[in-house]
Amino acid sequence: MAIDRLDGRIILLLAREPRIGVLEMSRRLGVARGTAQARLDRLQSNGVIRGFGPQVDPAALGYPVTAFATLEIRQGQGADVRAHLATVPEVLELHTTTGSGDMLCRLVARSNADLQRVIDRVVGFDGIVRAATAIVMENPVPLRIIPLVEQAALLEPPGGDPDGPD
Amino acid sequence: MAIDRLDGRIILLLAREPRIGVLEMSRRLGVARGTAQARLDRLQSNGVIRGFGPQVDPAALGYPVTAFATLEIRQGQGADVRAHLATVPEVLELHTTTGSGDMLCRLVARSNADLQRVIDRVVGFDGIVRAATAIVMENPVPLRIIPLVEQAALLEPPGGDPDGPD
DNA sequence: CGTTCACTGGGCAGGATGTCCAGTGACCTG
DNA sequence: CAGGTCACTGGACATCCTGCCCAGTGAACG
Repeated sequence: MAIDRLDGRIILLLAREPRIGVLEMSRRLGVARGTAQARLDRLQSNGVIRGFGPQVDPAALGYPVTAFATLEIRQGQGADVRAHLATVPEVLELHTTTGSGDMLCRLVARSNADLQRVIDRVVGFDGIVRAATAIVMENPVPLRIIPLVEQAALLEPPGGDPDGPD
Repeated sequence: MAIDRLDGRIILLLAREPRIGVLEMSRRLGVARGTAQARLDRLQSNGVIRGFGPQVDPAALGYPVTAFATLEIRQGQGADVRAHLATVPEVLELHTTTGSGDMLCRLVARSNADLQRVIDRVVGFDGIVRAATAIVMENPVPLRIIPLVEQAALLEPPGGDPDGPD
């Protein structure tokens, strides 16, 4: 479950050069190919690395506007609302949060005007009592995981690999 | 900029089987290898596909708690706050939103107790006037892009490739 | 009509992958 | 302390993919 330094270096390497092969990876890490292979397999079956899906930029698809909507849900309507939101392509993400009947969802739209349409579609559903929307203006810290990985790799294990990071 | 059906199918294929090669891809798509190669290159230099970084699960790293914090920032302190938050590994994402001096950030922590530590570290900074935190309980719709890609691929172009999706 | 562009289909050398294997050292356990 | 387990090494092999090149075709456009 916990990752050691070698695992951490593998993840960092993959984050920097995702298309790298196992052989090249083993060379950079200074370990045998089989080791790199095994570690990578383990990281994936562990669920630490969920996959290598393409990271698609909504803006490049024509959806440059991002917003977060806080939704207040009528008691007992949660499941219906979830199902409804799942059908809206512009809903990229949905969380239920503390605060009874509260949800938070990430939306994208083609423009500010289009955002109105998306919001109408999102909140135009019976179980939703109230909605508050915040439009994203800047994204100073894009979704990242590297710092966490580094911390986890240093925190958890005793050793794992002797020499410093590549 | 806009993507056509072939582009859409490429992205869907990559999302389903990220480790697929260009050759196999061209076979599935029913096009020549050079075509698949060229399309993929274009998607990447377009910025539609930003990369293929490993998708790391914070929970599997030992950070199973996710929360969203809304921060109110003192006027003129924005840059300082951004810089401060960027140094906190548990801050996975940061947005500035509408509402003067408002920010929204995504946090992770090792436990609810640990979340307190993280929040303290996050808000323990001068420019932050107020903070409201919502802990994530469920994630009915994990971050996704496929539905948007499908919509974009069908919306934008006339044609792009004759036969239906694989 | 000529040019440009995207796509096809083919070929080639170099390199990577998947898959074995035997040997070694660390660690745990009876 | 002996035996077993486990992770890692270093090497081997056939197969497959990659990057790169090329000639030819068909459609769109000026």
